[in-house]
Amino acid sequence: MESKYDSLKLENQLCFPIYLCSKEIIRRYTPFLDKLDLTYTQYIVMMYFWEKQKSNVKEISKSLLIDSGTLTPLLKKLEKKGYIKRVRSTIDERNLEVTITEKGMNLREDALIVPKKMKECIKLDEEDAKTLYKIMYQLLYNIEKEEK
Amino acid sequence: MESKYDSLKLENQLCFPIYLCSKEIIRRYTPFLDKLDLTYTQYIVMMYFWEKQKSNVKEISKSLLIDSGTLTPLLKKLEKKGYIKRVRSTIDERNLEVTITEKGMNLREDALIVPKKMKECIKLDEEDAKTLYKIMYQLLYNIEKEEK
DNA sequence: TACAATTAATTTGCATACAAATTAATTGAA
DNA sequence: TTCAATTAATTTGTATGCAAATTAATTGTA
Repeated sequence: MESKYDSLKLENQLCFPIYLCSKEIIRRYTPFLDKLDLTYTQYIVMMYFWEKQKSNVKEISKSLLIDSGTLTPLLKKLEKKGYIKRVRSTIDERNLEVTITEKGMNLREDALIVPKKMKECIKLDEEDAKTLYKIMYQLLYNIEKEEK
Repeated sequence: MESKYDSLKLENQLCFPIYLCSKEIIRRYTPFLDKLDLTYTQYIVMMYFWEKQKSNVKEISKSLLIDSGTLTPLLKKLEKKGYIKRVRSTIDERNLEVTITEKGMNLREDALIVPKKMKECIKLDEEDAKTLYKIMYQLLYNIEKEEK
Protein backbone atom coordinates (compact mmCIF):
# COMPACT_ATOMS: atom_id res chain seq x y z
CA MET A 1 0.00 0.00 0.00
CA GLU A 2 0.97 3.56 -0.54
CA SER A 3 2.44 5.69 2.19
CA LYS A 4 3.51 9.30 2.48
CA TYR A 5 6.99 7.94 3.18
CA ASP A 6 7.35 6.07 -0.12
CA SER A 7 9.85 8.63 -1.39
CA LEU A 8 12.17 7.57 1.44
CA LYS A 9 12.16 3.89 0.52
CA LEU A 10 15.56 2.63 -0.59
CA GLU A 11 14.02 0.99 -3.65
CA ASN A 12 12.79 4.40 -4.79
CA GLN A 13 16.20 6.07 -4.60
CA LEU A 14 18.16 6.72 -7.76
CA CYS A 15 21.34 7.72 -5.99
CA PHE A 16 21.58 4.53 -3.96
CA PRO A 17 22.26 2.17 -6.91
CA ILE A 18 24.66 4.74 -8.38
CA TYR A 19 26.51 4.86 -5.08
CA LEU A 20 26.57 1.05 -4.93
CA CYS A 21 27.72 0.62 -8.54
CA SER A 22 30.51 3.11 -8.04
CA LYS A 23 31.77 1.37 -4.92
CA GLU A 24 31.38 -2.16 -6.26
CA ILE A 25 33.03 -1.43 -9.61
CA ILE A 26 35.93 0.31 -7.89
CA ARG A 27 36.28 -2.67 -5.58
CA ARG A 28 36.60 -4.94 -8.64
CA TYR A 29 39.29 -2.69 -10.08
CA THR A 30 41.49 -3.16 -7.03
CA PRO A 31 43.08 -6.55 -7.80
CA PHE A 32 44.14 -5.38 -11.28
CA LEU A 33 45.32 -1.99 -10.10
CA ASP A 34 47.31 -3.57 -7.28
CA LYS A 35 49.64 -5.00 -9.92
CA LEU A 36 50.31 -1.45 -11.16
CA ASP A 37 50.76 -0.20 -7.58
CA LEU A 38 47.82 2.19 -8.08
CA THR A 39 44.59 2.88 -6.25
CA TYR A 40 41.47 3.67 -8.26
CA THR A 41 41.78 7.43 -7.82
CA GLN A 42 45.46 7.30 -8.65
CA TYR A 43 44.53 5.34 -11.80
CA ILE A 44 42.09 8.10 -12.81
CA VAL A 45 44.84 10.67 -12.38
CA MET A 46 47.29 8.55 -14.38
CA MET A 47 44.73 8.22 -17.21
CA TYR A 48 44.51 11.99 -17.15
CA PHE A 49 48.29 12.30 -17.50
CA TRP A 50 48.53 9.69 -20.23
CA GLU A 51 46.43 12.08 -22.31
CA LYS A 52 47.93 15.36 -21.10
CA GLN A 53 51.53 15.17 -20.01
CA LYS A 54 51.62 18.43 -18.07
CA SER A 55 49.14 20.13 -15.77
CA ASN A 56 48.65 21.68 -12.34
CA VAL A 57 46.51 21.04 -9.29
CA LYS A 58 43.75 23.47 -10.19
CA GLU A 59 43.42 22.10 -13.71
CA ILE A 60 43.38 18.47 -12.57
CA SER A 61 40.85 19.30 -9.90
CA LYS A 62 38.56 20.99 -12.40
CA SER A 63 38.86 18.22 -15.00
CA LEU A 64 38.46 15.25 -12.68
CA LEU A 65 36.19 16.86 -10.06
CA ILE A 66 38.59 15.77 -7.36
CA ASP A 67 39.07 18.20 -4.49
CA SER A 68 42.51 19.82 -4.24
CA GLY A 69 42.69 18.64 -0.65
CA THR A 70 42.47 15.10 -1.97
CA LEU A 71 44.88 15.75 -4.82
CA THR A 72 47.77 17.17 -2.82
CA PRO A 73 48.59 13.99 -0.87
CA LEU A 74 47.65 11.78 -3.83
CA LEU A 75 50.06 13.56 -6.15
CA LYS A 76 52.78 13.29 -3.53
CA LYS A 77 52.23 9.53 -3.45
CA LEU A 78 52.39 9.28 -7.26
CA GLU A 79 55.61 11.29 -7.17
CA LYS A 80 57.06 8.94 -4.55
CA LYS A 81 56.30 6.01 -6.86
CA GLY A 82 58.15 7.87 -9.61
CA TYR A 83 55.18 8.26 -11.96
CA ILE A 84 55.00 12.07 -11.89
CA LYS A 85 57.10 15.11 -10.97
CA ARG A 86 55.89 18.11 -8.91
CA VAL A 87 57.67 21.46 -9.39
CA ARG A 88 56.62 24.96 -8.39
CA SER A 89 56.14 27.24 -11.37
CA THR A 90 58.86 29.89 -11.64
CA ILE A 91 56.46 32.30 -13.34
CA ASP A 92 53.82 32.10 -10.61
CA GLU A 93 54.97 30.29 -7.53
CA ARG A 94 51.41 29.62 -6.39
CA ASN A 95 51.11 27.11 -9.21
CA LEU A 96 52.45 23.59 -8.96
CA GLU A 97 53.53 22.18 -12.31
CA VAL A 98 52.86 18.48 -12.47
CA THR A 99 54.39 16.39 -15.27
CA ILE A 100 54.34 12.69 -16.01
CA THR A 101 57.68 10.87 -15.97
CA GLU A 102 58.96 8.29 -18.43
CA LYS A 103 58.23 5.61 -15.84
CA GLY A 104 54.70 6.99 -15.64
CA MET A 105 54.27 6.89 -19.41
CA ASN A 106 55.63 3.36 -19.55
CA LEU A 107 53.00 2.23 -17.06
CA ARG A 108 50.38 2.74 -19.74
CA GLU A 109 51.39 -0.42 -21.53
CA ASP A 110 50.76 -2.57 -18.45
CA ALA A 111 47.54 -0.70 -17.74
CA LEU A 112 45.94 -1.86 -21.00
CA ILE A 113 44.76 -5.00 -19.24
CA VAL A 114 42.62 -3.02 -16.78
CA PRO A 115 39.80 -1.70 -19.02
CA LYS A 116 39.75 -5.10 -20.74
CA LYS A 117 39.20 -6.93 -17.47
CA MET A 118 36.63 -4.41 -16.27
CA LYS A 119 34.56 -4.74 -19.42
CA GLU A 120 34.38 -8.47 -18.78
CA CYS A 121 33.40 -7.84 -15.20
CA ILE A 122 30.64 -5.31 -15.83
CA LYS A 123 29.05 -7.40 -18.60
CA LEU A 124 26.65 -4.80 -20.00
CA ASP A 125 25.69 -5.14 -23.65
CA GLU A 126 26.92 -2.38 -25.93
CA GLU A 127 23.57 -0.62 -26.10
CA ASP A 128 22.98 -0.49 -22.35
CA ALA A 129 26.53 0.72 -21.82
CA LYS A 130 26.01 3.53 -24.31
CA THR A 131 22.66 4.51 -22.79
CA LEU A 132 24.10 4.49 -19.31
CA TYR A 133 27.06 6.58 -20.44
CA LYS A 134 24.81 9.16 -22.08
CA ILE A 135 22.44 9.55 -19.14
CA MET A 136 25.34 9.74 -16.68
CA TYR A 137 26.92 12.65 -18.51
CA GLN A 138 23.52 14.29 -18.85
CA LEU A 139 23.07 13.99 -15.09
CA LEU A 140 26.56 15.38 -14.47
CA TYR A 141 25.83 18.29 -16.79
CA ASN A 142 22.54 19.06 -15.02
CA ILE A 143 24.06 18.89 -11.58
CA GLU A 144 27.18 20.90 -12.38
CA LYS A 145 25.18 23.56 -14.20
CA GLU A 146 23.19 24.02 -10.99
CA GLU A 147 26.39 24.91 -9.14
CA LYS A 148 26.76 28.33 -10.80
CA MET B 1 43.19 9.17 -34.92
CA GLU B 2 42.98 5.77 -33.39
CA SER B 3 45.53 4.50 -30.93
CA LYS B 4 46.10 1.25 -29.12
CA TYR B 5 45.62 3.23 -25.91
CA ASP B 6 42.08 4.43 -26.71
CA SER B 7 40.63 2.08 -24.12
CA LEU B 8 42.54 4.04 -21.46
CA LYS B 9 41.07 7.41 -22.43
CA LEU B 10 38.93 8.92 -19.69
CA GLU B 11 36.16 9.64 -22.19
CA ASN B 12 35.95 5.92 -22.93
CA GLN B 13 35.49 4.86 -19.32
CA LEU B 14 32.07 3.89 -18.04
CA CYS B 15 33.07 3.78 -14.41
CA PHE B 16 34.44 7.31 -14.34
CA PRO B 17 31.07 9.09 -14.87
CA ILE B 18 29.45 6.67 -12.41
CA TYR B 19 32.13 7.54 -9.85
CA LEU B 20 31.64 11.26 -10.54
CA CYS B 21 27.84 11.11 -10.37
CA SER B 22 27.97 9.25 -7.10
CA LYS B 23 30.34 11.76 -5.53
CA GLU B 24 28.61 14.84 -6.92
CA ILE B 25 25.11 13.72 -5.99
CA ILE B 26 26.25 12.85 -2.46
CA ARG B 27 27.88 16.26 -2.21
CA ARG B 28 24.54 17.87 -3.08
CA TYR B 29 22.82 15.83 -0.38
CA THR B 30 25.09 17.24 2.30
CA PRO B 31 23.40 20.63 2.94
CA PHE B 32 19.99 18.99 3.38
CA LEU B 33 21.33 16.12 5.47
CA ASP B 34 23.25 18.53 7.70
CA LYS B 35 19.90 19.76 9.01
CA LEU B 36 19.10 16.19 10.08
CA ASP B 37 22.58 15.76 11.59
CA LEU B 38 23.24 12.88 9.15
CA THR B 39 25.96 12.06 6.64
CA TYR B 40 24.98 10.39 3.38
CA THR B 41 25.91 6.90 4.54
CA GLN B 42 24.13 7.46 7.83
CA TYR B 43 21.07 8.56 5.82
CA ILE B 44 21.17 5.31 3.84
CA VAL B 45 21.25 3.34 7.09
CA MET B 46 18.38 5.40 8.51
CA MET B 47 16.31 4.74 5.36
CA TYR B 48 16.99 1.06 5.93
CA PHE B 49 15.71 1.31 9.52
CA TRP B 50 12.64 3.33 8.60
CA GLU B 51 11.59 0.28 6.59
CA LYS B 52 12.85 -2.41 8.98
CA GLN B 53 12.92 -1.43 12.62
CA LYS B 54 15.23 -4.18 13.83
CA SER B 55 18.34 -5.76 12.33
CA ASN B 56 21.98 -6.66 12.98
CA VAL B 57 25.36 -5.77 11.50
CA LYS B 58 25.57 -8.75 9.18
CA GLU B 59 22.11 -8.17 7.76
CA ILE B 60 22.64 -4.46 7.26
CA SER B 61 25.99 -5.13 5.62
CA LYS B 62 24.47 -7.62 3.21
CA SER B 63 21.48 -5.41 2.33
CA LEU B 64 23.35 -2.15 1.88
CA LEU B 65 26.70 -3.54 0.65
CA ILE B 66 28.46 -1.57 3.34
CA ASP B 67 31.44 -3.27 4.96
CA SER B 68 31.03 -4.25 8.60
CA GLY B 69 34.24 -2.35 9.34
CA THR B 70 32.48 0.79 8.11
CA LEU B 71 29.24 -0.03 9.88
CA THR B 72 30.61 -0.54 13.39
CA PRO B 73 31.76 3.06 13.95
CA LEU B 74 28.84 4.45 11.92
CA LEU B 75 26.26 2.65 14.07
CA LYS B 76 28.01 3.88 17.20
CA LYS B 77 27.64 7.44 15.92
CA LEU B 78 23.94 6.94 15.15
CA GLU B 79 23.49 5.55 18.65
CA LYS B 80 25.24 8.58 20.13
CA LYS B 81 22.80 10.83 18.27
CA GLY B 82 19.97 8.78 19.79
CA TYR B 83 18.57 7.45 16.50
CA ILE B 84 19.28 3.75 17.14
CA LYS B 85 20.07 1.33 19.98
CA ARG B 86 22.80 -1.34 19.92
CA VAL B 87 22.41 -4.38 22.19
CA ARG B 88 24.16 -7.74 22.13
CA SER B 89 21.80 -10.62 21.46
CA THR B 90 21.24 -12.78 24.54
CA ILE B 91 20.59 -15.84 22.37
CA ASP B 92 23.86 -15.53 20.43
CA GLU B 93 26.24 -12.98 21.85
CA ARG B 94 28.14 -12.71 18.59
CA ASN B 95 25.15 -10.87 17.14
CA LEU B 96 24.49 -7.21 17.76
CA GLU B 97 20.81 -6.32 17.74
CA VAL B 98 20.25 -2.89 16.30
CA THR B 99 16.88 -1.19 16.68
CA ILE B 100 15.61 2.23 15.70
CA THR B 101 14.49 4.53 18.53
CA GLU B 102 11.42 6.74 18.64
CA LYS B 103 13.65 9.74 17.96
CA GLY B 104 14.97 7.86 14.94
CA MET B 105 11.48 7.13 13.65
CA ASN B 106 10.44 10.74 14.19
CA LEU B 107 13.35 11.89 12.02
CA ARG B 108 11.55 10.45 9.00
CA GLU B 109 9.09 13.30 8.92
CA ASP B 110 11.85 15.90 8.58
CA ALA B 111 13.68 13.70 6.07
CA LEU B 112 10.81 13.91 3.55
CA ILE B 113 12.29 17.11 2.21
CA VAL B 114 15.51 15.35 1.14
CA PRO B 115 14.33 13.18 -1.78
CA LYS B 116 12.18 16.09 -2.92
CA LYS B 117 15.14 18.44 -3.07
CA MET B 118 17.34 15.84 -4.73
CA LYS B 119 14.83 15.20 -7.48
CA GLU B 120 14.92 18.91 -8.28
CA CYS B 121 18.69 18.84 -8.24
CA ILE B 122 19.20 15.82 -10.50
CA LYS B 123 16.66 17.04 -13.07
CA LEU B 124 16.37 13.87 -15.14
CA ASP B 125 13.10 13.29 -16.97
CA GLU B 126 11.04 10.37 -15.77
CA GLU B 127 12.04 8.08 -18.64
CA ASP B 128 15.78 8.63 -18.30
CA ALA B 129 15.53 8.12 -14.55
CA LYS B 130 13.75 4.83 -15.05
CA THR B 131 16.23 3.65 -17.68
CA LEU B 132 19.16 4.61 -15.50
CA TYR B 133 17.62 2.83 -12.52
CA LYS B 134 17.07 -0.34 -14.53
CA ILE B 135 20.56 -0.51 -16.02
CA MET B 136 22.15 0.28 -12.65
CA TYR B 137 20.46 -2.66 -10.98
CA GLN B 138 21.29 -4.85 -13.97
CA LEU B 139 24.95 -3.87 -13.58
CA LEU B 140 24.82 -4.55 -9.85
CA TYR B 141 23.28 -7.92 -10.49
CA ASN B 142 25.96 -8.83 -13.04
CA ILE B 143 28.79 -7.72 -10.84
CA GLU B 144 27.52 -9.32 -7.63
CA LYS B 145 26.74 -12.59 -9.41
CA GLU B 146 30.39 -12.69 -10.48
CA GLU B 147 31.47 -12.65 -6.83
CA LYS B 148 30.39 -16.25 -6.07
C1' DT C 1 32.80 -33.74 25.68
C1' DA C 2 37.21 -31.46 24.01
C1' DC C 3 38.61 -28.61 20.43
C1' DA C 4 39.24 -27.29 15.70
C1' DA C 5 36.57 -24.75 12.42
C1' DT C 6 33.34 -21.30 11.67
C1' DT C 7 30.99 -17.06 12.44
C1' DA C 8 29.84 -12.02 13.88
C1' DA C 9 31.56 -7.97 15.08
C1' DT C 10 35.40 -5.07 16.08
C1' DT C 11 39.90 -3.13 15.34
C1' DT C 12 43.82 -1.68 12.50
C1' DG C 13 46.00 0.49 8.72
C1' DC C 14 45.89 2.91 4.64
C1' DA C 15 43.62 5.79 1.09
C1' DT C 16 40.18 8.71 -0.29
C1' DA C 17 36.69 12.77 0.08
C1' DC C 18 35.67 17.32 1.13
C1' DA C 19 34.61 21.69 3.82
C1' DA C 20 36.98 25.07 6.18
C1' DA C 21 41.07 27.29 7.73
C1' DT C 22 45.70 28.53 6.57
C1' DT C 23 49.77 29.94 3.95
C1' DA C 24 52.11 32.15 0.41
C1' DA C 25 52.12 34.58 -3.89
C1' DT C 26 50.00 37.75 -7.07
C1' DT C 27 46.69 41.40 -8.56
C1' DG C 28 44.24 45.39 -8.66
C1' DA C 29 42.46 49.66 -7.19
C1' DA C 30 42.80 53.91 -4.43
C1' DT D 1 53.10 52.46 -4.76
C1' DT D 2 50.77 50.13 -1.12
C1' DC D 3 47.84 47.02 0.83
C1' DA D 4 43.34 44.80 0.62
C1' DA D 5 41.34 41.25 -2.18
C1' DT D 6 42.06 37.27 -4.75
C1' DT D 7 44.11 32.99 -5.98
C1' DA D 8 46.61 28.26 -5.73
C1' DA D 9 47.93 24.87 -3.00
C1' DT D 10 48.35 22.84 1.49
C1' DT D 11 46.76 21.53 6.01
C1' DT D 12 43.26 20.14 9.37
C1' DG D 13 39.41 17.64 10.99
C1' DT D 14 35.79 14.41 10.37
C1' DA D 15 33.69 10.52 7.96
C1' DT D 16 33.78 6.90 5.02
C1' DG D 17 35.58 2.44 2.58
C1' DC D 18 37.66 -1.85 2.70
C1' DA D 19 41.10 -5.70 3.31
C1' DA D 20 43.24 -8.12 6.81
C1' DA D 21 43.96 -9.27 11.54
C1' DT D 22 41.83 -9.93 15.92
C1' DT D 23 38.46 -11.15 19.48
C1' DA D 24 34.80 -13.63 21.32
C1' DA D 25 31.08 -16.83 20.86
C1' DT D 26 29.09 -20.88 18.80
C1' DT D 27 29.08 -25.24 16.13
C1' DG D 28 30.32 -29.50 14.46
C1' DT D 29 32.74 -33.64 14.88
C1' DA D 30 35.93 -37.18 16.33
